[in-house]
Formats: sequence, C-alpha cells, structure tokens
Amino acid sequence: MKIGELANRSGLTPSRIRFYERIGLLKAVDRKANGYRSYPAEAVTILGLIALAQGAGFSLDEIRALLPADLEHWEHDALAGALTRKVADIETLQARLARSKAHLLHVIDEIEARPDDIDCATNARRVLTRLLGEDAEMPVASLRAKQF
Amino acid sequence: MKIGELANRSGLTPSRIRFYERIGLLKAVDRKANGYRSYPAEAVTILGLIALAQGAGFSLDEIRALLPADLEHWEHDALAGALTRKVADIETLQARLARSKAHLLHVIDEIEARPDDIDCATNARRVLTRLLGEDAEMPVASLRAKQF
DNA sequence: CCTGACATTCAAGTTAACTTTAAGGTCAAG
DNA sequence: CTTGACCTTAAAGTTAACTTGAATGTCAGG
Repeated sequence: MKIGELANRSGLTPSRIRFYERIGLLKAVDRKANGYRSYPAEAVTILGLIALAQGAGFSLDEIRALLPADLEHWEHDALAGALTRKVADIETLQARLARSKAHLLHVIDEIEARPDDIDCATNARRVLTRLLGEDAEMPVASLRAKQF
Repeated sequence: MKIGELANRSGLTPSRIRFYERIGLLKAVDRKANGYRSYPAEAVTILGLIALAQGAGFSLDEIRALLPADLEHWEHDALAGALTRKVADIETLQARLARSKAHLLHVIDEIEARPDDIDCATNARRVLTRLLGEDAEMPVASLRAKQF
C-alpha cells in the first residue's frame, strides 16, 4: 500500500503520516524500487490507534512511549497505568471546567440582575469589585500543557 | 506606578505586560521623563480582569474585543453574549470529556478483564478489534483551537 | 563613583502538531 | 510524448501566548 492509499484508509494526510515517521512515532517502512513507501495492512490499525489515543488526550510523546513495536505485545502495566492516569487528568479538567462554568454563570447573573435603580457605571463597579475579590483560578488554558 | 510594581500587584510578569501592550490588548500608557511606563492604579484591575477572563477560557483576541476602553462602559450585550457562548463552549467540552473518560474506562475494563483462558496476544487482538470498530471521536486536543 | 536593581527596545526562541512550499522523480493513460 | 496524479526530500511556516536574550539606559544607596 502506498502512502496515499494509507492516508485515505486511515483518514490522516500523507504529510501527517510522514511527519509521524520523522519524529519516530512510526518506524520507517520498506520502500519500493522507486523510493515510494510501502505499507503493510497493519499500518491502518496503527494509525487508527494513534488517532484514537490522541482523541483521548494523549500527546504524541505519550503515545510513542506506549505503542509497542509489535501490536500484540503491549506493555500491559505501563498501558493500564497510563490509561488510569489519563482518566485522572480528565477528572481534574472536568472539575476545573465545572468551576469555570459556575463562575461564568455567576457573572452572567450579576450583570443581568442589575437592580433597576442603579446605573450601568455603578453596576459595572459593583460587578468588578465582586469579581476581582473572589477566587482567582488557574487558567483553563494552562491545561494545554497536559494535552487538553 | 512603574511596571515592576504593577507586575507584583497583578501577579503577571513585566514581559507579559509589555507583550499585552504590544499586541494592543492594553493601550499604551504615559511615560515618565526617563521613558519608563507609568501606570494608573486602574491598571491592576484591568490586568486582573484579563487574567480572570483567560481563566474562564477566553483567548486574548476575545478579551481584546470585549474589554472596553473605559472600565465602566461595558458593551453589555456583546459581553453577555460572549459569556453565554463561552458557557456553551464549556458544555461542549464537558460532554466531550465525559465521552473520552467513558471510553478510557471501557478500554481499561477490556484489558483488565481478560478471560483467564486466552493469552495476551489473543486478548490484544480482541481489544484492538473492538476499539477500532467503535466510535472514532474528534480529538479532545482539537479544542485548543477554541482556547481550551 | 560604582554597583545592582530596575527600566527600555527589538529580535528571536519556545511548544505541539502539523502544513506548506519548493524543487524535483515516477508512472499510467491518452 | 505529454499531461496529471502521485511520490520524494528538506526547510520553513503556522498558531497562541509568552519568554528569553542582547544591548543599553536610569537611578538610589553606600
């Protein structure tokens, strides 16, 4: 199978597949006489797995550390541990998101529920004072460091 | 107030504050005779708001579009709309995370609950087959495009 | 007067995960 | 024999949000 067909079957682009090879996530495959890469059918499965793991929040580095050379020879304990830790990561993120959401809803409430008898500027001051006095959270965005 | 003091009070670094000015998130402030930036007390509030918004998942671009020149003159409707949309974004992410988590737990189950009478390789094939046959999700990581 | 803690600017580096571009081979079909 | 769809490589570009580095200026204290 040439790289274009593999790309079609796996849903990844050729450039992405070559990139994975370059960074050592995929081992270099055989070449035909003309230099074209020639993939075994198994490659579709491997790429599918990579995409799946990415979808679950694993970074390419993490995936590289877990993907066995032989698809039937997983490092059971490392894999189970990584999966469990990833679940914990997700739970952390869920908790953080819940707090962000609650916070946002609270702010929406504050700005919508302005008493009729005070003007916008006064209300703005009131909202601002409350907002900055409350909890200062860690940025949700900082989670990108952990692949979310 | 010089930039160092503002940095201390706001918890941001001086380089970050200069960066915000460079990209137009903060308007340029007055300079002392020696060229040093001189900030009004209000700047602490503004930086606090920026950090707060970032914590809630807003990108700097979004924040720039929402932050009024005058802190007491918010564009009420734009702000309320943006907050509401951000809550919706968070809900989308929550749903996605829930699915990822369920998926991971399912995989952990599959690899742990291997029947005693089949070997690792066979189990690996069984797990792989199920895994790749199921749903292929969008990567959680793709949410970074929306600031999470 | 010197030292050290500040301040300034501009350019370049960082991270992840790719894509894009450029310049060029290969090959089946018409 | 030429077109067009593929394939190859290496290098550079992308995005967000900063940081780091280099070269230099300012200023209060001892």
